[in-house]
Amino acid sequence: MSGPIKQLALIDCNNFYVSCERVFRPDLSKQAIVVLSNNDGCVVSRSNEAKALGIKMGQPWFEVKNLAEEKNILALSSNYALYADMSNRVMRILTGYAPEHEIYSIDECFVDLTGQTKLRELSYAMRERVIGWTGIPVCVGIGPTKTLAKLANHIAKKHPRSKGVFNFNDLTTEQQQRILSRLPVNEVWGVGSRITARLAEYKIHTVQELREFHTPTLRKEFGVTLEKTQRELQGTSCIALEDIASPKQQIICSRSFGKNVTELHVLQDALSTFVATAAAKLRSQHSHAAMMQVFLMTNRFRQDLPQYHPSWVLPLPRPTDDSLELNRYAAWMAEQLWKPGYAYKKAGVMLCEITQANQRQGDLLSQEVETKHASLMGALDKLNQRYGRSTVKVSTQGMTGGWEMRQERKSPAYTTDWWNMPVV
DNA sequence: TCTCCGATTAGAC
DNA sequence: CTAACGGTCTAATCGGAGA
Repeated sequence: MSGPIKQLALIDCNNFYVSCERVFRPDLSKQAIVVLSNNDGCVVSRSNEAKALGIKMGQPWFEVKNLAEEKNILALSSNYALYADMSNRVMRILTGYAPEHEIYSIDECFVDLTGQTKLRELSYAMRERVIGWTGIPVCVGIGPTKTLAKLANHIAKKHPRSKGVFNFNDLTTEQQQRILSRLPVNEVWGVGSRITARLAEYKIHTVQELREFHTPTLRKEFGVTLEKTQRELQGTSCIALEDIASPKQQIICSRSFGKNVTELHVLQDALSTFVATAAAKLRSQHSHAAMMQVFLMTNRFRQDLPQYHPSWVLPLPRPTDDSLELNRYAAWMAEQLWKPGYAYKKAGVMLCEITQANQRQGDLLSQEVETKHASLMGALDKLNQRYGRSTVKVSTQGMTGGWEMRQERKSPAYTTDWWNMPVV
């Protein structure tokens, strides 16, 4: 059953959001840059120069701001339309290398290269092709399992001598042990800060120590997930390559507001925008939701202000994907939840109990109405896809304003907005 | 005592 | 124009309610 050792590659883009920005601003290639999360809240991508200056991943922008000005670090608001577009270009290239692949995230892709000849040359060629055709630098890590491929990628990124490619399968047992003994255990996929702290109590600090730890104890104290991780580190595949993306089990759209919201109708306006986005996602995967939740939040970092984090879960009379119907429920829930005297900082909508549209039982009486709604929503999605989301909106969506997120440092939509194309 | 289910935890990016 | 800390998603596990 066990054939030749798997050659599973993980290709990961370097500092992805920053690299996307640089593609259209080559003059920034040496400049320290960070990209901020929504609402210009936290640092979510850093150039190597910014890392060297001590900027931490996830750090709140207001904490970094002074240092950034002092050291001339350029901060940009995130431009997701640009990143999604660049991601598609990169993924199209990578998935062309093998039918067995998994797009794991916006900047990572697993590709099964088992059976391909001249792996080393192939890996370098892949890397060169992505850089040449898209301008995005990537590193290639290869291993027998996903977890080891990830680790190999980490090594490729960190060690300049690897020139961006590292194959764990090329190591002897002794070399494997030596290299894993030097890697801290928190570099392992699935081992975050909490587990790292608890592992330290068992004197597990390095990847090698986790790899050779007594399995039954590990299982008992840390659960199945970490046991699987251990097996993966030992070379036994426990996490399958997921070729086809499974439909979402829940769809959330939430946002922090640029300024505090105190009025119910502003809240409802924001929520109708979230509903529109969530329902469009639902329809794009041909699903219906049978449950919707709305939640409101005050600013949890302002302990000097009164706190209130209500939410309402509404079972729907029947599964639906209709923005208008969902929007009525959301507005009603907001009304139930809203109380005066609070400064709301964030709100959101969650769709759950999701089923595929085709396996939903039809209701003869309402079939005609349903068909009408379906074609209306279909037309709406097509227009918004072609001419930009929010070409066609639902009822009061976006009428009041006053809640939009802060994005004071956004670059132009180079690839997706014709009018912002730089003149060559 | 068992089972179910919602809430919580942990992690990824 | 002013305080200021992101958004989505999954799986596993916990713990209380009800059978």
